Amino acid sequence: MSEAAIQTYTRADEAFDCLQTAIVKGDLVPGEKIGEVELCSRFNLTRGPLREALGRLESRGLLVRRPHAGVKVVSVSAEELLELYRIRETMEGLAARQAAERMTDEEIADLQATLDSHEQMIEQAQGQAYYQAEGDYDFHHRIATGSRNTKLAQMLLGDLYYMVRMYRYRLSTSSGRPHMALGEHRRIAEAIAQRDGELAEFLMKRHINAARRNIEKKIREGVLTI
Amino acid sequence: MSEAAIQTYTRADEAFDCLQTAIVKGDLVPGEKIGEVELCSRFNLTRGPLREALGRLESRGLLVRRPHAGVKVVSVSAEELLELYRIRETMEGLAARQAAERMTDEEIADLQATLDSHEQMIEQAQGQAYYQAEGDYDFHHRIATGSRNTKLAQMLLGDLYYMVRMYRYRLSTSSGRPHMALGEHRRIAEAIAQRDGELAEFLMKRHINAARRNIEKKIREGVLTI
DNA sequence: AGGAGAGGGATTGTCAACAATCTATAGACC
DNA sequence: GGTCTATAGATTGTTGACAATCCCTCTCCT
Repeated sequence: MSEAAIQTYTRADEAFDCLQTAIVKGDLVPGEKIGEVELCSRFNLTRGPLREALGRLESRGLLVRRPHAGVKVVSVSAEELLELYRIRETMEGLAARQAAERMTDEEIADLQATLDSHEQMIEQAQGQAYYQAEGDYDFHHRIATGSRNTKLAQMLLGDLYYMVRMYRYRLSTSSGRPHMALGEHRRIAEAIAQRDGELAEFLMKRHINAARRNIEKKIREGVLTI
Repeated sequence: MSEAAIQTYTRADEAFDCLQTAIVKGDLVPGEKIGEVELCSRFNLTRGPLREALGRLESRGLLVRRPHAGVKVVSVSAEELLELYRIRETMEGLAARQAAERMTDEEIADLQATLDSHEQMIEQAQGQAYYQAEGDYDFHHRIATGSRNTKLAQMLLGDLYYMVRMYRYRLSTSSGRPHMALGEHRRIAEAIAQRDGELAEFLMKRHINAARRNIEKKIREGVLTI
C-alpha cells in the first residue's frame, strides 16, 4: 500500500512492458531491423499504442528509430557496458549514502531480512542464477528507493538497471561471485544500519567497482563476447 | 559534420520540442491539468504525434499522466531541486574525469575558447542572464559530450539539464555568481587540459556543490520561492 | 444540511484507413 | 562491367472517427 496501484493498465503500458522485457531478455536481437506490423502481430497489439511505447523506449535509449526507416534494438559494445558500471558506481554510491541517512528502521530491517533469504538461496541449491538475476537487483532496488531521492531512483530503476540486465542476459548468466557479493551486500547494509553514510557510499562504490572489474576480466579472457 | 543532421523532422519530434521548451520556460504551469485537445490547438498538432511526445516526456519525468485523467506538468519541490544538484555533483564529476582522459586537444581548445567568449559577455554588459542561461549549459554540455560516455551524456543532456533549466526559469533568472562560476570553470578546463582527471573531478564536484549551496542559501533567505 | 450514488458530458484510449517517405530492384547509360 | 537513376513496393507517419473511462453535477436519502 506504499503506492496506489495502477488504476487502468492501458494497451500502451502493455506494449511498453512486453517490448522492454523482450529487449532485456534478448528475444529482440540488437541491431536487427524490426517492423512495426511484425511487432503488432507478435504481441497482439495495434500500431497506435505500439508507437507510443516505441517512443518511450527510444527516450530511454533501449532502441533507436530512424524516421521512415524502422526501429532496431540498440546494439551495445563491451566498452559501453563497462561505462554503465562506472555510472552505477557514482550514482549508487550516492544512493547508499542517502539511504543511510534516510531509510526507516523498518526498511533497514527488511533489507537485512532480504539478505538472509539470499543467503539461504545460495546455500541451498547453487541458486547463483536466481541470486544474481533477481536477488542482486532486489538489494540495489531497495537502496535506490531508500535514498528518498526521486530522480535518482527514477534514473537507476527506470534506465540503468534495464540496460545492465539486458547485457547480463546476453553474457553468461551470472557474474559468478555470489558469495563474495553477498558479503559485500552485508557490509553495506551494516553501514546503513549504523547510519554511516560515508562508509556506505565507499563500500557501495567498491562493490560495483569489483563487479565491473570482474566483467572486464572475463571479457579479456574471452569468456564473455558481446 | 560530426553527426548526420536529422533526416526528416516528424510531427512527433516537433511536438516533443514544443512541449519540452514550453515546460522548461514555464508556459505550462506545473500541477495544472492540461487537455490533449487544448495542446493540439495550441501547437497546431494532431493527437497522434502529440500522444507520442507525451509518452516520451512522461518517460523523462517532465510530466505525469494518469490514464483517462489527463496530463499535468510535474510539480516540484525545493528539496527535489537540491537533490538534482546532488545527482549532478556525482555524475558531472565523473564526466569531468573522463573528459580529462578522453577529450581531444581540439575539443579542449574549443572549451577554453568558449570560456573566453563567456568572459567577454560578462565584462561587456552585465550579461549575467545570458551567461547563466546559456553559457553555463554550454560549458557543462561540452564536458558531458567530451566524456565519450554515451549513456552518461544521454542522462545529463537528456534528463537532468532540462529539469534543472525548468527550475532555473522559475527561480530568479541567474544564480548571481557569474564571476565566481567562470573562475571555477576556468580551473576545471585547466585541469582537463593537463589531463588531470582526478583534479577535474574534484573541482567539478566542488563547483556544483557551491552552486547548490548558493541556491540553498537563497531559499532559506526567502529570496527563492518555489 | 451533508453525504452517497447515479447519470450525463467531456476527455482519453484505441482503431483502421490515408498519405508521405525510404529502400530495393531493375534498367539504362557511360 | 560498373554505376547512376528511376520506379515500384513496402513501411512508417499522420489523420480523423469510434469506444471506453473518468469527473462533475444533480438528485435523493438519511
